[in-house]
Amino acid sequence: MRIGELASQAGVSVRSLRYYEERGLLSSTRSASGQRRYTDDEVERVRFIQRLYAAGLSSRTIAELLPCVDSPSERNDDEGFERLTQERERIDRHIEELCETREALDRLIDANRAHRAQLAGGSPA
Amino acid sequence: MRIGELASQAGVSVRSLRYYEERGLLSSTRSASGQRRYTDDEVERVRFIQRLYAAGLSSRTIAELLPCVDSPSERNDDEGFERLTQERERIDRHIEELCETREALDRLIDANRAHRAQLAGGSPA
DNA sequence: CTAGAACCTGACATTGACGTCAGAGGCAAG
DNA sequence: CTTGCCTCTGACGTCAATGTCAGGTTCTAG
Repeated sequence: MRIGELASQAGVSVRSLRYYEERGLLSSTRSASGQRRYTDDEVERVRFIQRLYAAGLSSRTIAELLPCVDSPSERNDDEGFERLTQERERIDRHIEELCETREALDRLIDANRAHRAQLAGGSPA
Repeated sequence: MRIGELASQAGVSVRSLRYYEERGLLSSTRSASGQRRYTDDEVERVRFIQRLYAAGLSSRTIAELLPCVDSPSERNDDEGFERLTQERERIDRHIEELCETREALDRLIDANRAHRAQLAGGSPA
């Protein structure tokens, strides 16, 4: 499949795919004329990359742990494995923090709702 | 308290505090000579702003919902309240996604650990 | 009074993941 | 063979939060 097809299937821009390749996150074979060709598997790979971006990882970090994804057995890639566990912990802490923030917002929402209800009740219609 | 003091208490840079003021997230009184003065309350406010930044809100969005924080009763600020609930939902979805990503990483970690254990067992010492 | 720290404004620099444009070539349909 | 869409490389633009620097004022300690 060509780059436009992969882009639409994975839901990213063509620009992003070229950027991923530049950053070493994605590889492609080239046709005789130099156009990138991808296998169906790459769709999932791109979605996974997107997922990692959404979790706050940088392209550099993603590049470091992808070998661990591609060949968990090849050689025991200590660097990648370290990164993998580090990022797992980071995400864990981030979730914790987000939950606290969500609670703070919930309290604010409740407080505001109470005041609004009061106003509505105080001067109806 | 002056800006340097607030910065160190809240754990942010002086530059950031000036930026927050510029963006309407923080206000200050000025001394006769024009230096910013803050009350103790501002420490908590700055920490809360940081929390919102960490949750992925932009300064613009934060500015839109802060009125709702400052005066939940004043006038029923529909704009701010809307923003508040929107961001609450966004954070909720983000947490969901992060949890899924964490699970994906856990599976990867397990797979890698298994392979590493195998290697260790297969050729010991 | 004076040195040095802290403050002021204003402006330019940075970083990352892209968007966008230019100029050129590739490919399927008519 | 042409039309039109897709692709290529390379380069510059963007945006947001913040770093950093310059040139000047203010405050504090001795």
